[in-house]
Amino acid sequence: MSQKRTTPLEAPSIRKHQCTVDIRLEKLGMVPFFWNLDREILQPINNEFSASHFHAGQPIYYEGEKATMLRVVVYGAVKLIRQTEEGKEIMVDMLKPGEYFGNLNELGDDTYSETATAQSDACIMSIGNREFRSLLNMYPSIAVAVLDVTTKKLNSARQQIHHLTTLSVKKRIAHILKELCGKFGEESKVGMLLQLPLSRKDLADLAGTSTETASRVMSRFQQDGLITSGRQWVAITDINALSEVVSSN
Amino acid sequence: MSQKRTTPLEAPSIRKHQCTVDIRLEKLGMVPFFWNLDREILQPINNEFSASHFHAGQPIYYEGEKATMLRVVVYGAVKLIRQTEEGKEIMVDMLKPGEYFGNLNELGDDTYSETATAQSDACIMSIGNREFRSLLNMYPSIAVAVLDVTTKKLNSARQQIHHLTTLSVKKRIAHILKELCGKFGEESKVGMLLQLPLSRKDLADLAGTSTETASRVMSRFQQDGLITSGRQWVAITDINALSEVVSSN
DNA sequence: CGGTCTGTTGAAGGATTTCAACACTCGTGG
DNA sequence: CCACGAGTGTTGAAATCCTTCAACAGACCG
Repeated sequence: MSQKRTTPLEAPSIRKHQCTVDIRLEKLGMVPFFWNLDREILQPINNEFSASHFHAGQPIYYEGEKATMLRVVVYGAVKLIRQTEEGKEIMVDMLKPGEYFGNLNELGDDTYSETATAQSDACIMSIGNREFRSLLNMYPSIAVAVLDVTTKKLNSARQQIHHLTTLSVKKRIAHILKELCGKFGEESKVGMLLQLPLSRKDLADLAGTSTETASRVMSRFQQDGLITSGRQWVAITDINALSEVVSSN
Repeated sequence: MSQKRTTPLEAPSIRKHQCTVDIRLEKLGMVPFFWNLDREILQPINNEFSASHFHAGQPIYYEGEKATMLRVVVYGAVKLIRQTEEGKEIMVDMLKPGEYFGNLNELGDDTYSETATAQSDACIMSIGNREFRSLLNMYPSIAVAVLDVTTKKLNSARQQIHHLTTLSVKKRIAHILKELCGKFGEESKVGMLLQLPLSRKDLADLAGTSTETASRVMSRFQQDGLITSGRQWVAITDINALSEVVSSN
């Protein structure tokens, strides 16, 4: 039985981050939207965006607000949260650099359907919907790239629905751990460490279950040697065994 | 207590449907992708598509097959089905004219993630992924239109996830009935009749529950006068009451 | 008019939630 | 540097929602 230890996560604000124009340009080129674009095209696009810094825990926008901006994570992690009717907060997604959030559509009466908060210190680039739409019309390759990213998100949302309707909690959590491992996993002494603060509540939200059930499942996984975990952190030690959990009996 | 009656659904094959070139052109212009396009542009686009007819129940493609085509429903209804690991079939979506399905992405090693079958007699237009990608690059406005449709689907998928993780079966079914009413509802003597064959199994699949539970919930709704229903058909008689069910205590 | 598919309902069993109490970790301030 | 307190994680037991199994009833098809 593996005992818990103090968090192995890197303190996110240790890495100093400065959004100079050059770094912004470089980051922008790394965003899937803007792959394959020449620097001469990237430059005017860059000018349309404005960058903002957020401290860990700071809100970026609120659910229900008028949705006027499209945003891209440049640095740090962003958490998307929805409210239930009873006012409980449910985490619905965790974003890492390169991912977009906010509102893509031309502004009408749309409002944000979730609250976004900086999970760690973060740098976010923003552009107005209208301005982004002109970019799309001006550079078809951007429109196609955005479509591809959106289609991928749609497919993964559909898979998640399928899992919610057909798999047990145990299998859903195993699958979510695998996904998070691919997205946030980094090699470390304790196995593939998920480089983000991740509580039992967060996992429970993603799996559509209660904190207690998530805790029980995680305890079991730890007993069986599939993971190592402590307060707000999880490391995967046996990803093949996790896969087996998902596809077993 | 309202008694069941024989189906009030229109037999789908009664309306005779002929896909002449002119009708194809007209239908194509009605697809959200191709709104706002001039007839001169529509003509060459039309030539890239080929139309096929399917009889009710006939499969269009199978889950796992190499995904080479993008398709659009011109006439009729299409049912998308996924398999569970144990081989049970789960209906995941019902499409009506104007909606797209199949694969949007450039063909790589992608396979269809669901099986598509014609729910009624149907006319489907198809285009190869590669050809569709050239259209996107050639006409940016199409790319933007496709992006908008996809974004809407994504938002609705996310809402569905939120419901699956936070609402009871009763509320989920009430919400699904409302959605279907907006999509397939037509005025009739028995109330807003959902113009498609819809079994308890179908509803159960959409709500992520069992046929029996769906049946119990529907019986209750019928008792309470919210719906009228029989074998493979449902009519909503009190949509406000359904809304209240979703948002109540 | 019989057979098959779909829908209904009851009862038992199971998975998950909820309530509750306690343990552990981490940051903060003495 | 240590101790405290708040937040987070764990675990047990009772309650609940839902599934599963089973039997039967009603609707549609030929």
